[in-house]
Amino acid sequence: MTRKTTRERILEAALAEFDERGYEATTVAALCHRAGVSNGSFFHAFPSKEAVAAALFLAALAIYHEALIAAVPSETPAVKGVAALVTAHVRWVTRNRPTARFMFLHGQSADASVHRAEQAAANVRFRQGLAAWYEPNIQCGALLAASPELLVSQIIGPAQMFCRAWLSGRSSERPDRHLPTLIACAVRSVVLSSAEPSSKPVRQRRDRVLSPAK
Amino acid sequence: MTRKTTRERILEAALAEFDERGYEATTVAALCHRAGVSNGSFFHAFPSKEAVAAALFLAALAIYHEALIAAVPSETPAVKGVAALVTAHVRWVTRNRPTARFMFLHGQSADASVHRAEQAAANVRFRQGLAAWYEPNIQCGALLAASPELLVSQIIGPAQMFCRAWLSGRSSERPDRHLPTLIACAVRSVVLSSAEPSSKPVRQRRDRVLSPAK
DNA sequence: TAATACTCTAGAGTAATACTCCAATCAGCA
DNA sequence: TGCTGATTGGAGTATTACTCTAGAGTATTA
Repeated sequence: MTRKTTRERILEAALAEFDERGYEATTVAALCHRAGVSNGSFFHAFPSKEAVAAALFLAALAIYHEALIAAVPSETPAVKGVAALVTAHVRWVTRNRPTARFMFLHGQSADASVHRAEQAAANVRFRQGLAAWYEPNIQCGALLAASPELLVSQIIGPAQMFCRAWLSGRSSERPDRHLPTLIACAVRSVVLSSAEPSSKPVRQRRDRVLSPAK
Repeated sequence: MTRKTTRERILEAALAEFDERGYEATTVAALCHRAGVSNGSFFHAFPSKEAVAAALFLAALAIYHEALIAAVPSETPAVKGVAALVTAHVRWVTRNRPTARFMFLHGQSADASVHRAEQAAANVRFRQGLAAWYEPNIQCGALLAASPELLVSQIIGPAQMFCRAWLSGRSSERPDRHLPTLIACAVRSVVLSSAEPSSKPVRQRRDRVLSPAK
């Protein structure tokens, strides 16, 4: 009967309930019922309802980050990398709709102190994971020399915004339909070389563009 | 003493409390106390705590939309328009931090049925307001021919994502510092013409481009 | 001015619900 | 078997969004 651990069953139930009714509207009682777990067990496994949301959020974030990092191995050229990142984002969102909904729509609001530290750590790991790809490309002049924050925003910002509209139900246009456009725009936005079929690493000095080579 | 109406005082107090503690964490009692209003008055002015959030959200959205629409009068050329939109977004966010925080971070989560209809209407108005600018530019080939949703995502998506990081406290980099980069990227992303110094707005008639002239 | 109709204010009361507490049960181990 | 710590169950508590009813303005008509 108990194939999965209590924590897992609660997390599973929580994802479904949060997705259907929203965080606030779901009661702990409903969570317990759906997970087939008693009140006592619930509060033994998690200190609070919010902690469930936080755990769910961090787990989702980790998987999402991993998917993006995996899309750009360190040797990937600029154009291919940008395309891969945009594709990975859109793919992940469309294939994990409930999780993405929770993460991008409800996730931000339920940010207690628990979250913060771990989320910050996750973000650092994420940027470090991407650094192996973008740093060489920035240094050879193929990619826009901007701070990691800004670079990531430029690459997946539009896809992110478009996906958000779809996730929230505001728009019914599936993001993956527009993947080619999203990729083309992202490439134009941050890939610099005027003509770079097979990116030849050009020695270039970074000029006065912030980010003092962290 | 009571210069402002009860509703206004409640909305004001709500913005501050939501910004400091978050939607859930703020109690109606705290709201009443801060607004100097009794419980009875509160529920006379609003049917529920959520309705306060919804009203706040819609008001903020209207002001934000207006700021963006005002940035691009119908004759504005493509490059200038894109720059103006990005600038308007960043300006509005940095100058209305609490409101922006609520709107972009907490706003989505508290979406009941009330919201939905009005928000959809607001979005339609927004797109129509922008149409006067982008339609001519698309037709004369200066702007990427994408759906309004996609176009808007491309233009302010990166700025949006970057601002979100700042609003949530994840990043401490002020978005307005990076305005030039944000603008340059957005322009490269959606402005097509190979060389268009001072775009001549070409007389054109709207044909089959949605929006049946409401 | 007086009566009336209506809106707004007030705060005690109610129902729902996140969370607590402790006794009962189970799993592993001597 | 008996012991120990982890897990479970569910009744109990405190908080809180919301209701209800009565009273205080306020404008309108006679």
